[in-house]
Amino acid sequence: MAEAPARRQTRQRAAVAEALESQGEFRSAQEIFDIVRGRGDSVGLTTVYRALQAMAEDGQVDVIVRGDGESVYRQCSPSHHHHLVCRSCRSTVEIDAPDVERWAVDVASKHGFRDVTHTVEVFGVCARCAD
Amino acid sequence: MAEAPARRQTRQRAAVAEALESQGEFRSAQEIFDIVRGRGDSVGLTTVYRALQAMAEDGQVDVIVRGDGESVYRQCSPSHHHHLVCRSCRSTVEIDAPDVERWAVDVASKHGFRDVTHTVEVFGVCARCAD
DNA sequence: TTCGTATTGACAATCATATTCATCTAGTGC
DNA sequence: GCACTAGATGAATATGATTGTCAATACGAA
Repeated sequence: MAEAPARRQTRQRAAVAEALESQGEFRSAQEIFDIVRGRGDSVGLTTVYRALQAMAEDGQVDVIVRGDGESVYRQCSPSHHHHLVCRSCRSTVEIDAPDVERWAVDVASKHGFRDVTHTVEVFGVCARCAD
Repeated sequence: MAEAPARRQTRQRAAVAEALESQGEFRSAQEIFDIVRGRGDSVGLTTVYRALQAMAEDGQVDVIVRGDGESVYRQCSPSHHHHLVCRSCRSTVEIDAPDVERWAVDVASKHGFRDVTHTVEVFGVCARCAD
């Protein structure tokens, strides 16, 4: 049904991808922009936004929309999973929840809903930050 | 530990509350503003934002941050629950998920996280919109 | 190498929400 | 009823993230 989007490989996209890889946690577009700039690469802010969106569409990175409306990105394993995120230091644990997946589909179809998606994020304070 | 925030009852807050009540589904601040205005009440947009935030803080309304970063509000039952929302018409079903609650706390504490909160929203297309 | 098209990036525009600040008013005490 | 004061209002302005514009550029197929 869909055709190949045909993404071209460019210096800028590579720089954004590297910046994401170097960070273990969720980062905002602005932060990625700063990281790329800090490495000496010259990439426009607009381009960073577009690259991140493209990567998110392609499933190469995960996105979380924070409570304040800012989107944050992170390089993740390709399989479907959710996140346990520290509110303080942002360290992130990928979590698997097959039961929750099943529950989401079940409860949705029970109410006649199709084409189901879901968002599940768990926030807390990690052991290190709790001290 | 916390003291009474001492919210005053005003014409404007009442208007916002009524507008929310009249709508069954999630509405944005702008939409609430338009509804209130449409009823002939004169309320500033800033006030609508502040009223909605206050009501959300007090637990009188539920908030969902949509993918595009816009916050939407809805009058809900006071107990903790989640939502099954139609992507097309926005009709909403409140859903209970004790298992998911438990899972969230479990998985978090297993990784040493404390003070756990979570977001769980399920989206789909309702039976009526699927036709 | 050539060419068509995707990509880039500086800048302006948009959009939701926050802040400011002068004015107003709900609720309290008299 | 009346004055008083902290919370509430709202018009205007600011902010901050994200998107749109469009001419210049560069990837990659031929």
